[in-house]
Amino acid sequence: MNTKPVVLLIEDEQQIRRFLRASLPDENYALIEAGSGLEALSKFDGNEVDLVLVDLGLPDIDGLEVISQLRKKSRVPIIVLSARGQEQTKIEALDRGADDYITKPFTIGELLARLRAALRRAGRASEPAEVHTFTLGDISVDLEGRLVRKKGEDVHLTPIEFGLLSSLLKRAGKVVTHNQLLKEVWGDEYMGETHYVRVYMAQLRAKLEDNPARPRFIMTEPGVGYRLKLQ
Amino acid sequence: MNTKPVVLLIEDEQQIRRFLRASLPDENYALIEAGSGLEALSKFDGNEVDLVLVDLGLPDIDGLEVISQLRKKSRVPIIVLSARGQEQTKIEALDRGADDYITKPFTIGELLARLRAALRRAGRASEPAEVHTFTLGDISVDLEGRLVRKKGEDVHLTPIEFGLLSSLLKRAGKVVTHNQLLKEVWGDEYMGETHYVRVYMAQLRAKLEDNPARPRFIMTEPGVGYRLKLQ
DNA sequence: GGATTTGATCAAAAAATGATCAAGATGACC
DNA sequence: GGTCATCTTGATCATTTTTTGATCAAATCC
Repeated sequence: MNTKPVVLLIEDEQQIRRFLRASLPDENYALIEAGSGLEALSKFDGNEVDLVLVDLGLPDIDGLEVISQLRKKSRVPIIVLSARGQEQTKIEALDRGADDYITKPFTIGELLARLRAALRRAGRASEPAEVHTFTLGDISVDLEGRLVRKKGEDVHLTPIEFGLLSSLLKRAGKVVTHNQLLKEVWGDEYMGETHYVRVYMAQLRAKLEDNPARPRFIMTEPGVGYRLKLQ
Repeated sequence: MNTKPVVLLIEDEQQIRRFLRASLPDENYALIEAGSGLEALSKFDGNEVDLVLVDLGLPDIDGLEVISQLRKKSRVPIIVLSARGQEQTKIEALDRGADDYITKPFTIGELLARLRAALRRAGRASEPAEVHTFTLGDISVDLEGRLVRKKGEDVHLTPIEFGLLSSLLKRAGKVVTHNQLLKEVWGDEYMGETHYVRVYMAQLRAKLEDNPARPRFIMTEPGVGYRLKLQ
């Protein structure tokens, strides 16, 4: 990516294609265009694409399906172009692995900001993480060594329990939704199985909290997910 | 926009045109006039317009239609000039993407305040990429982490309360109609259930305002909706 | 100025979501 | 093939959130 970043645009509306064709090259991006999902998948394979821009309303296969297909083979940043009011589809796109979305109509400035942010994230993502140990009150967690202690004593966690704890830790302080947890710990195909998360959160609390019924660390956000509270 | 902001006025009443022609240039705005909707659309394409002022009662195509057409290609700030009693039309204009409205007759001071507010919002909106945190007086909101604090203390919001707050926040400073809120937070099929919005705005105010009876942030726009006031 | 609409607030009822327990299923390992 | 820890699943009860209706206040309309 020393040269211009290559953007694959998947869009059937001519108006938007003309708009980007006119503006992106000036901003130092190379543009590849695809008018349909199938064309996009084949062009993706044939080029070194750095970022994908995909419209959700495509003629042949669904834009959502394109995202799923791309995610099967690549971690390329994907930004969704959505029309106003497509809230549900937009969320589904993010669940399938899109990185960001932008609502039409948009200005070139906005788009450029998103492109920069996504490329920056992608660049960073390849670097190894730095911090491996965390402390929460009397609990300490070593992510790399998979070691958890409470009041100095080793606590044994099962793989799923440990997975949940690390997902929460990686976003400590922020809410992590049920589906994010399911995706990261169980895999994409488990999304919707909220009950699993509950059962294991109860187990985690039983092992880590002094009083599981009044948790100090693992907080539930009803209707949304869980949050690891920083003390 | 380093030079004067360019305002496109779409208005058939000579009186108002004369009034603005006389006052806006003194206030450091450049004025382009259009007497009909079609004329406006063509002048918009031919100029670098920074803001649109549109009257709803036009001779040829409807002012509402002009708004829809403009929104298809641009996010330029649009302020509606509405006559007293055109409540329904005014709301429809906001639903179609207008940013604000001002009721005739108005003073030049009122109009200038709206112009400044709209242009300020537009300037901010161009780089919303990774701004997930906002500050309103002693309240801070992290949209990504779903974290709300007031005077440093965590405030717990339910999913609907949080949804309402983010809808307001995303359009901070501009009116959001009841139906826009219902659509975004509850879904299309809830449009018309204004009572829901009221109940939850009361709850939000109870949680966020020092004195819910005299709100500083969550302002009511009677007959229209709500507006998050920037301090 | 009285009637009607619109908005705020409260609280009860209904619905959705979450916690917990425990029985069975699974699968790795000896 | 049996044992063990772990995971899946179902049932039940608790909690939180949402919906709904009632009531009062304020603004707006004849």
